[in-house]
Order: sequence, then structure tokens, then C-alpha cells
Amino acid sequence: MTKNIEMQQKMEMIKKYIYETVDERGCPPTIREICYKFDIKSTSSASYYLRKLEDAGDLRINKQKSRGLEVTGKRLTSRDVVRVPLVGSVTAGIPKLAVEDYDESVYLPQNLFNRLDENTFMLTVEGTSMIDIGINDGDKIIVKQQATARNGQVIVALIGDEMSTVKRFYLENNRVRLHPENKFMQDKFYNPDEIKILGIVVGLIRTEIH
Amino acid sequence: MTKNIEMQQKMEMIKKYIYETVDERGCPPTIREICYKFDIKSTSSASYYLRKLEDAGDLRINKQKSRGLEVTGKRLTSRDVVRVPLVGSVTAGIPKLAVEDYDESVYLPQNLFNRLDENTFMLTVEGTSMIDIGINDGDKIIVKQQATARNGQVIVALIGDEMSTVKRFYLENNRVRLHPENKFMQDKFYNPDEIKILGIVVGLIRTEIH
DNA sequence: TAAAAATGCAAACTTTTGTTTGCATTTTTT
DNA sequence: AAAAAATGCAAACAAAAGTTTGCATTTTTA
Repeated sequence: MTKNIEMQQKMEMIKKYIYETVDERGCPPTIREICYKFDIKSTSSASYYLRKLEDAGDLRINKQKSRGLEVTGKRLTSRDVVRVPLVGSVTAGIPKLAVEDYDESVYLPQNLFNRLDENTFMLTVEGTSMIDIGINDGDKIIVKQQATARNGQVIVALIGDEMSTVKRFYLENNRVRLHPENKFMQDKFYNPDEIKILGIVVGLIRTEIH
Repeated sequence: MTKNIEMQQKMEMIKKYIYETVDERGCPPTIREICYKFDIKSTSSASYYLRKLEDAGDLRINKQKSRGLEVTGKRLTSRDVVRVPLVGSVTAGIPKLAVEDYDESVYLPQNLFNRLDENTFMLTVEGTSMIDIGINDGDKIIVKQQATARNGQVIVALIGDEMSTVKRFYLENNRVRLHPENKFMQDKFYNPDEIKILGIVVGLIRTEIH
């Protein structure tokens, strides 16, 4: 009886080892690696366990293939997430947004944010100009890069090549109105060529609740 | 010259193929698979490309190993994200929160949420009881399961085994006060045994900006 | 234009890795 | 206690996969 429990544990450990190896190394272990790891003296003994794991449905063994082990459970792949750069602040000029250029990037769940693409970035909000619609100081907003916006959309814009700002956008009578969602702040008006739309806000993440 | 561009593209495609195979299958392709995919007639020709990719730093080749290709770039691993179940609504009883039981789960970025563990879940907020601190109707809150809370923390609680609610928690004079962050709503008071704390709110995600 | 380098293939070769066989020991069942 | 099943090993074997060799063709360089 105790022997059987040990057996179960050993199988579980082997399964876990295979999962971790695939996850971290990107390649399943060989049977001999499994032997070494668990102090199994013969490859046939290890195969014996693997067959059991396959019977239990935890594993698929592609016969006659080198490293033919395949985990059957849900595996994390790049399709599950989108990697977006986390930009501290967008200052002068168009932020260069190739993901590779940023150490700091964030994986967002693809199933929640289904409109994200390579031209999305994140930005930490400073200030309370949008607090009335629940965008707080310190929130990280998700911004989809595009140069135009429809009336009423919340955008990130660059004003006169200087600072970036988050506001609600309106184009009225050939004038741009940027509307802060903060009852203590005033709308501001610009000529269209004074502002540059960096993108529209499509979501946000908050990591601190006060 | 044009030949050289083709060469570059071919190398890029091979590199991409290796990356994708590792990502999706959990195992790099064999040289012969690469031959087949790109219509290369000889394994030595493929090796030739692979050596070039290695020289360029895009790849590491573990010599004399079967499937010894290793991608050098950043690879997505389970350490980068945490998988949390997305619970539609928490009704009667303690929600059973084993991740496996939910089809719908969400990968959250480990680098933003560093306090997450296996006992975290997500919940879609219904209503505006916390709107004054920027928690909107429809927001998905991230909840760390725990049975106790400190004064002032925002919690998810079960009231009388019925509905779940999000409120700010206070224990005063042996009475529980649940404080909605909505100036139009009133505090409510309970005996400690009337409510069950499910967890504390540690973050939120919004996927729609209105 | 000639020499050198790059590109490419086929085939043989070697190493790695999965599989099978046969036997021994232990544990469980009858 | 005897039979059957489970567990385990060593060694040989077979298949998969990486490597090398030698040659042919094309492209680039001198």
C-alpha cells in the first residue's frame, strides 16, 4: 500500500519534470535524462513509467521518435498572450515602440484583450485628469497606436511635441477639444496641427488598490 | 546582390520556423524537418544555414545532440505569467477555485503582479458600489484568497452565504462595517459570523473604455 | 578572365535516443 | 505457500538525428 503511494508520487514527479523541462528548455527530456534525474538504472524501467503516464492520459508518446514525449495538458504558448512594451513616459517625439527595445515589457492575456496587436503599448498614467471615469493616478493604460480618433474616444496625445496627455477627444469646427474627465478641470482647445494622436486607450491595469 | 537578400530572408524564415516549432510543439525541429519545410535537399545544406544563424547569434546549437537547437532570444515560459481562474460570479458556498476546473482562465503578467499565487482568482464586478475609487461596473478584479483582512482593505465577501460583494472592510467594536466607495450608498453593519471574507482585492483589469 | 568563396547535394558515418528481450527480485493475489 | 503480477535491471538492438566527406555548380572577388 505504501509502495503504491510512492509509485504515484514518483509518477507525479516524473510528469512534473517533463512539463518543466519542456517549459523552460523548450524540449522534452530524453529517457536517459529521466533515468539520471530519478536514479533509475535502466531505460526500460523509465519507459515503463512513461507508458503508465500515457495510460493515465498525462502524456503522449510519439513512438520511434527521438524526444517524442508530448505533454497533453494545456501548455502556455505565445498565442495565449501578447507582449507589449511598457513605456514609462512618452515625451518628445514619437516613442519608438519596437518591443525588442524595451527590457520592460508585459504579457497581456489574449483572451481578455482581443484587439491587441504589435502596435500596442502600455503607459503609466500620471495625474487625475481622467479620474471621473475610473482612470487613477498610477494606473497602467493600454494604448493601441493609431494616428486618428473618433469623437468621444479616450486618446493619448502629444501636445506640441512636448508632453503626452490622456484626454477624451473631440474634433469640432476644425478645432480639437481635449476633455479631461475630472470635474475640477477645464476643456482645452487646439489647432489640429498642434496635437499628435499617439493612440487610443483600450484598457487598463491597476496593480495597487488603496 | 538580390541573391543575398533572398539568403537573408531564407535565414529569417528558418529562424522563425524554429521559434514557432519550439513555442507550439514544445520541441525544436530536426534538421531533416527543416529540409522538408524549406525544400532543402541535403541535411548538410540545412546545417550550413544553421551554422550561419548561430554565427549571427540567433541560435545555439548543442553539438552532437538530437534536437540540439536552442533559441537564444527571450522565450515565453510559465515564470512570466500566472494563470488565474476567471470566476463569473461567486455565489453560495466557497467557490472551488482549482484552476483546472475552469475553461476560462487568464494569464496575468508576473512582473506587474508579483504577489500572486495559486490562490488568486478574478471576478467581474457588477454595480457601482466602489466607483469612487475607480472600480467600475464590468471591471475584472484580481482577488487574493484569504479569510481575514485588515481594516481599510478592499475585500470580496460573502454575506450570509448568498451574494458576494466588494466593499472596504472595517472591524470595529466586534462589528463588521462594509463601506461602499460610492457617495450615494450607505455603510452596512454585520456580525462577524454573518460574513465570510473570500479575499482581498489586489488589482484590476479593464478591457473597455467608455 | 581566373581564382576564390559561397551554395548545394548525395551518401556514408557517428552519436543519440527509443525499443525490445530476457532475466531477477519483490509484492500482491489466490 | 504457490501463482501471478508488478517492478527493476543490463545489454543488445533499431531507429532517429547530427556530422563529415567529397564533389558539383554558381556567385563573387581579384
